[in-house]
Amino acid sequence: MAKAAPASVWVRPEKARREQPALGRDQIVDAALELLDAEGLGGLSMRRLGTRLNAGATSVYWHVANKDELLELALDRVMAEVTVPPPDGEDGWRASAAGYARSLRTMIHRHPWTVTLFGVRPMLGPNATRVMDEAIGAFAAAGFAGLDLEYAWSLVVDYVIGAAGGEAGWQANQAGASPADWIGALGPYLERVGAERPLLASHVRDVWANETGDVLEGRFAFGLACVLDGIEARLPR
Amino acid sequence: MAKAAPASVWVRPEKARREQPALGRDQIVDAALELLDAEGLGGLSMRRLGTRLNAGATSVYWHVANKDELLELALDRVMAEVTVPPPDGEDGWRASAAGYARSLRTMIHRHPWTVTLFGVRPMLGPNATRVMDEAIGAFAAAGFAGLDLEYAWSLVVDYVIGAAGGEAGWQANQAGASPADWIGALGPYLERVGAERPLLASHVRDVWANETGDVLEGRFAFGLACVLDGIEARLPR
DNA sequence: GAGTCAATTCGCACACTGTACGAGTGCACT
DNA sequence: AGTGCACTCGTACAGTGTGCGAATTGACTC
Repeated sequence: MAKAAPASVWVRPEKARREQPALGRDQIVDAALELLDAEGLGGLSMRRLGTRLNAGATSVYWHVANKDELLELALDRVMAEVTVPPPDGEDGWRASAAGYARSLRTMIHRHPWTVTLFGVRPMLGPNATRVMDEAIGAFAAAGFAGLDLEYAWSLVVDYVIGAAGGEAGWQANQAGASPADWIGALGPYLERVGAERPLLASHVRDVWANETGDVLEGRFAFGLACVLDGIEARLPR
Repeated sequence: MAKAAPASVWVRPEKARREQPALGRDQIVDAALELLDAEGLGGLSMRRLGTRLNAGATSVYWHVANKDELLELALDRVMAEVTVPPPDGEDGWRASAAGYARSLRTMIHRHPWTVTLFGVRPMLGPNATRVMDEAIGAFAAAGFAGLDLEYAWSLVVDYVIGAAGGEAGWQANQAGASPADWIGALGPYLERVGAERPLLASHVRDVWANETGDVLEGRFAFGLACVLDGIEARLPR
């Protein structure tokens, strides 16, 4: 089965000097992120990652146990982009929470593939824990503690993940097709559905058919304001 | 390459009467749902689905174009479980929206695999459109219209998907391990992290370490109340 | 210099995936 | 009896994650 030994030294390629010093977790995660950001979760395969690193397909497995583990590393890496403004002053908590929410949202927009990964396993990396610590600090500054803090904090996180996840998932998988495009392409089917569901049909015509980035912004601003109002009304004391 | 023809009639099995009447979209989606509910997204492969139906591996492809299309069908099927109580009376919209939210949440709990699918492509099936129509009706009954209706409605949906998705994703992939178990298993690592992040550490000790179903309920009730309060404060007029 | 050892890389193999294609089957109709 | 349609399924192909064992390295000791 083995190939015949090379007939002469000249046949065999030269000693294959290692110009890349080695493989390391950081470079691996770097390359994985490039693939993920460019083509989404489906674009990352261990083989493609290997060739991208000028490495053999399975070389990565020395530095990383699993693909899952690699994704965990990538996820924590992008969590570094999330910031929580420190809560200064009286109502500082609200600006802090809002900044946190917006920062998390734009991070999800930058890396839509994260959506599928959130919540699937606990996020334990240094960046994730840093973000959690800071966020908890913001709500603690508002006066929350214990269960109430948990409730308030996770309300914000859940909403942001839901909202940004929807936005990101959409634009990631449809790759440039706007809702308006969809509605155009669906044509007759929507016509038929709309006949039975006039409310839905008119909503589609009024809102979705000319949805722009502004609508996304308005929607998130509205939602975030509602959420923060609700929390504010439940501040302790 | 082809097998030699059977030497005699007796060798060949009898005429293979078709005891199952045929394959149909409904049975296919039924079987797919069983696999999905039992083992999650990873548990559904076309081959396993085929054998489950006493059918060849690729027979499904006559009734369904893609695996994606199959998932779309499955997703719409479970959307049938979601109900929107009709908005009666003065403040009927609030009960209606709350019922919708709770119904959507329990459906996600029953079918955790849906979480990954939401928002990836537009949901156009009959059940999805029915739910949307009814939900829009509830918010319209509250007095909302146009963009405001869109904002209010999607706030509720986004929150529910975020919250229930987190709950479901967790318990689906960890299969029985509670957060407390995790914390126990992580032991020394958490010790080290906690040393640098005392706030986070105390929160973990106080809340997550003895998280029960009650906490999940309380959290969702809190979040939903905040969301609905926020919307109520922005009712038109 | 020669020899040894651990760290690192990588080729091969295995089981499994989605699905294109074409040959086959049975039923209803002419 | 023949023709065509609705349907099924075996085979094949490219691709996946990853276990395993052999090969290559660079740094160290004698």
